[in-house]
Amino acid sequence: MTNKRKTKSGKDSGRHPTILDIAERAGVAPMTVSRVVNENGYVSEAMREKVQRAVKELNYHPNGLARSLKRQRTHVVGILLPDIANPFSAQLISGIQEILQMRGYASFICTSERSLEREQAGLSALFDHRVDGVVIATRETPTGNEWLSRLVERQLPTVLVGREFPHPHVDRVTADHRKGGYEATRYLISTGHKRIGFVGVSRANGKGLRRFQGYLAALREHQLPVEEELIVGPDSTSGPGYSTQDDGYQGMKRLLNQRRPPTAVFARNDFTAIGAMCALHDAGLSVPDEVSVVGFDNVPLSAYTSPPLTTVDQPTVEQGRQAASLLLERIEGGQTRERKEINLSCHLIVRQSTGQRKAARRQTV
Amino acid sequence: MTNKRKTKSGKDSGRHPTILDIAERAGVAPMTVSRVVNENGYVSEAMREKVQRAVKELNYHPNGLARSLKRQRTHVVGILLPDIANPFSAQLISGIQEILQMRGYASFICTSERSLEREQAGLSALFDHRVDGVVIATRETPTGNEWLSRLVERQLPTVLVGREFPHPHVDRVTADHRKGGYEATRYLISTGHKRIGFVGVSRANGKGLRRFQGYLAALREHQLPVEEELIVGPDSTSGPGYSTQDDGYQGMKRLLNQRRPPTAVFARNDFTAIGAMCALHDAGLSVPDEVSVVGFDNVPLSAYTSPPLTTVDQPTVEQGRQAASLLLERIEGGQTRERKEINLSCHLIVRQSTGQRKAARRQTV
DNA sequence: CGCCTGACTGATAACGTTATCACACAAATC
DNA sequence: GATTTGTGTGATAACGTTATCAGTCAGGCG
Repeated sequence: MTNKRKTKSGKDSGRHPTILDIAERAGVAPMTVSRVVNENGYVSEAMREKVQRAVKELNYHPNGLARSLKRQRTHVVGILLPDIANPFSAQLISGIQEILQMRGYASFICTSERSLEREQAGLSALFDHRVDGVVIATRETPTGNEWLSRLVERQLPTVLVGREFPHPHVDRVTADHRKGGYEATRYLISTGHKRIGFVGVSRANGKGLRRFQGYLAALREHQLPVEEELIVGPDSTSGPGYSTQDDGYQGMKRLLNQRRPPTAVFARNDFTAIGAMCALHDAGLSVPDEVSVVGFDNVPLSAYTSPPLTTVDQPTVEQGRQAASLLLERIEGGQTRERKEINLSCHLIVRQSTGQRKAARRQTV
Repeated sequence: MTNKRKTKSGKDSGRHPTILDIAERAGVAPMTVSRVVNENGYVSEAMREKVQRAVKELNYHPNGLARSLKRQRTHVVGILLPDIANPFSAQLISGIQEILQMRGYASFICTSERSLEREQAGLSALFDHRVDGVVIATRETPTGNEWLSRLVERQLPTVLVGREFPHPHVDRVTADHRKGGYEATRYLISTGHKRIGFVGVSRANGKGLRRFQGYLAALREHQLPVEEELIVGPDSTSGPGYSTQDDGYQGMKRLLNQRRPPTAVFARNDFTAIGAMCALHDAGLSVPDEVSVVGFDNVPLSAYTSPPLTTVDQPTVEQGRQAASLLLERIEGGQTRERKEINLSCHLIVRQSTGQRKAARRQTV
């Protein structure tokens, strides 16, 4: 009784106290403690107070592992992303967590870092820890899809972001990149450009890139030739990944070295666009007077480049919100529901990196 | 026997198979399955094969919850970050995961999104799920520290990044921001600048910002006055947060509106610097001819701005690696070890946003 | 008075693993 | 032949919860 900080057991600050420790200290049954902690079932006021005091005194935190094991629900959802450095990822997470938090779910984020191996390891970790569902936003790959099948077969609620996988139990949220790419390209055409380059796509993954398809469609529709030499991207092996400032810079350099460089370029994303603008700057060419540049994604920074970047806005946070909502529907409502697909629209934001095509620059170089 | 896909039990693709299902199908005891799955203890070749076949056939994945509960180890570490949009966060994660992955640990990332409430919720979630340890990289706050105390008292292995908390069981990794700030400022002084602004610090949190202290120290050391009006930052209430492009833009505007604007500015971070450059550009001022700008962090993008940004490099990935290593030492070696503090050095990267101070611009407005 | 209902409490048995002990058998050792 | 050693296998009891069932005790009702 003389020592206030230590209990008689003497291991006060040692291992975690369990529900039994609380029960003992409060002089009640473990079940009663459980009821108080979870606020369900009948508990008399007197008991409740005794228990709550003990909880405070021992600084008790319920063991989530045991709870989840027993309840067969973790109240955790997994988020699988290609990469965390990307503002896209950040905004998506933000949207997802906004919804999850309201509904009492935590999230477990894994990144594939562009490696299939790590993607699988991540997915496996999520699965092993029995998350209640997953949001997957990595790029599509054959092996990835195979893995996905197995998860889905296990009835794991799944929502995909920006990726296709037709299965009655898998929802999908995406933005209409194709239309966005189309609009951007059409805008360049409408301002007089006829030679429009695309920076940031490699031969290998152009097929799966919807914004690129939009670019192609716009050219075709306006009877402009698709010239292979105007399409430049990272040199193969960088995997199913993104495209960065550096790819933009290198790509633009290559375009400028050609006999007839383009008067406008559509960059795969804003970072690629920034790299391209940097290359133009280094080459002494003015944006937009001599070359117009369009990006994609409308990252926060794009409004602050010089000149501010014309780009395509993609409602990323909203995609996150929608994905989370759909996932919770599946988790709490069961897998019986019809598959849903949400396609949000992108829209062009015209800033100052694009302009009317001027008289061709002196071809005499 | 006619139906190949469904087992006789008929609930093949239903709930998760357990170790008992495998044991039954392979005709062995659960314990033997456990031994095969975990590759420990003696198991004969024949048994091993039977079990492995059953594992494949039923697509068995051990339940991580049960395993962690029993083993009293989750092999998961928590990472608490202020924000995910930041390249700093991304690089830190990358470094942490590089090490963790090698050692067979997964990670659980939480973000505080600059809200104390969410920071605590995140920490709580990590704690409840009994992560084996945490890396904390959020900004220091009094309430945060109080929470931290409780975790540490519970013997949770903890490593802090860039944040102070003197406790014998808590390691710390950081970069020498103060020195970095000092070097950057000294460099500006050495190129002839005498009125050097600081963008991105609010009166409230300047105290805790080491790079800012470095700035102050350099001024003092060179007998330059610290002028309050040259120090601008986000207007208070934005919390214990960062500073963004927008703060940089607004801050720079305010500096330019003064009677005697600075000839050089040191921005709290690269994004702030980019915002500041944008404001200068809008005002028709040339960087670096009329105003020099220095950033901090050396984010990948900083090499691609126009002009490329002079900045201070902070070895972020390495901080992640070190933090992870220290944490694993604590997790696997116990809490007895001496507290370690690792202080990595920053260094100035001179690009093209800074230059010799030119003759004062025409004072005649 | 007997019976029911509602408020409250506790014992018991899971959830899916694995540590530990116990046993069985063969080969090697004394 | 008895003991040890090494290899292989299984039964049992946890890990920390909570769902479920089985009470107990008032008080209200017929």
